[in-house]
Amino acid sequence: MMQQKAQITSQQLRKAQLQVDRFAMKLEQSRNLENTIVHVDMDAFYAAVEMRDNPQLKDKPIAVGSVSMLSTSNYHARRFGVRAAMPGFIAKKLCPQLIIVPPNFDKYRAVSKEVKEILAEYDPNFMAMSLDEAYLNITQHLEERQNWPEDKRRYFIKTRNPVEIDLAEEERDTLREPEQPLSPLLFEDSPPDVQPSGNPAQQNFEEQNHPQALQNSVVFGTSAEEVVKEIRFRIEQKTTLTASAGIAPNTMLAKVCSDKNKPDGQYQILPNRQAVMDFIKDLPIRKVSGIGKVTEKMLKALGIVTCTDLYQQRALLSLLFSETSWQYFLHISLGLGSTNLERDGERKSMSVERTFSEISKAEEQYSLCQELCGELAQDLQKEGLKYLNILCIVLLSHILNMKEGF
DNA sequence: TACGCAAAA
DNA sequence: TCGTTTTTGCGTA
Repeated sequence: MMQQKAQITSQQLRKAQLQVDRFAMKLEQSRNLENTIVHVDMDAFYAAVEMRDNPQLKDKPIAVGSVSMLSTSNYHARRFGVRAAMPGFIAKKLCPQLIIVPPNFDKYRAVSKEVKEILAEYDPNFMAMSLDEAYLNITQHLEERQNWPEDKRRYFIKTRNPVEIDLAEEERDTLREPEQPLSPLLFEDSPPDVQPSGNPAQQNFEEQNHPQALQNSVVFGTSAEEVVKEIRFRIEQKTTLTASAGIAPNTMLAKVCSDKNKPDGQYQILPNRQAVMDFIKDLPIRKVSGIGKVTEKMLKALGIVTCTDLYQQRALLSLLFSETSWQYFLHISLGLGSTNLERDGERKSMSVERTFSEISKAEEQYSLCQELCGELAQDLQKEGLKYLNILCIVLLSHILNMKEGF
């Protein structure tokens, strides 16, 4: 094979540098720090719901999913290396005591709805990314909130019924088995309680004057941090589940932030350029939504691991990648991201698929196809047929063509 | 415009 | 860093 003459000359690099920097300058000038974006993420959502509704599962390693795929694991199970998007049978090897609970999507949808009702109060146009994740733009809310009286920011603490606690504990005691590990423990300690504890700004517990009425109430402040504490507080009161959150001037940063103090924590990047840059500096690019394992590998091959690396190699990247790609990279390396949440268009496609073993005769393949088509047709039916029906017809004709091939 | 690949949940 | 499923967006041809 002849060697590909794909050398990049220092000439080219210098030229690219100028071009990229001109673009970076533009981006910098249009940096927008006016918005307060929040990313809310329920902690180990499916697993948490299952544990809440079945105390037997408390303090046991559990995962929600099937033998072939897990969608979530609780923090107990994570200590064994059991994580979301891992096949159940692998997880069982890592943690033989793992309890795999089949998913109850209807239930998760119901809980998700409860959470969404709260979120909507802070941003009626919030964007739900899945059942357990959402972005909010609380800029407006913050504005209005500044002159809210304390009473409008006061919430009463619903303490758990002591009888319930007793029952739960009794149950736990009687069910306690000589459990425990004969399998690799990856982390010894329990999930960090990263609560920036102490008395959060204005957690006023009125005692003296109003012994009964106001005793168990909390007043939240008017800052973004307080708003998000309030949101998380309300979520926990309403659902007995905890959420983590990130606060930042754009969605890209907010998403990374929500992961920082997980579980049951929050983190804010203050809305000034320096704070953003400090946060970005050592951030591994892999943490950014949109950078997956393949992109990570490609960039790693160029010695790029952190956002600082990404910025430093911007000229080279502009020569190696497509325009959309290098501009996306540049956005990340400058800590830029989307500052508004609108647009939630209609669905663009619908599909069904199944993985099956290699041994599979032509006839079986055909009938499987037919089965999948049936399922897809049903899905289409459910969600208002509209023009999607046309797809169904196209699909059927495809199948007929396939049959010819067999 | 179809198709494959990457990514996210 | 495989394994599964669904949806989306990008790049290539």
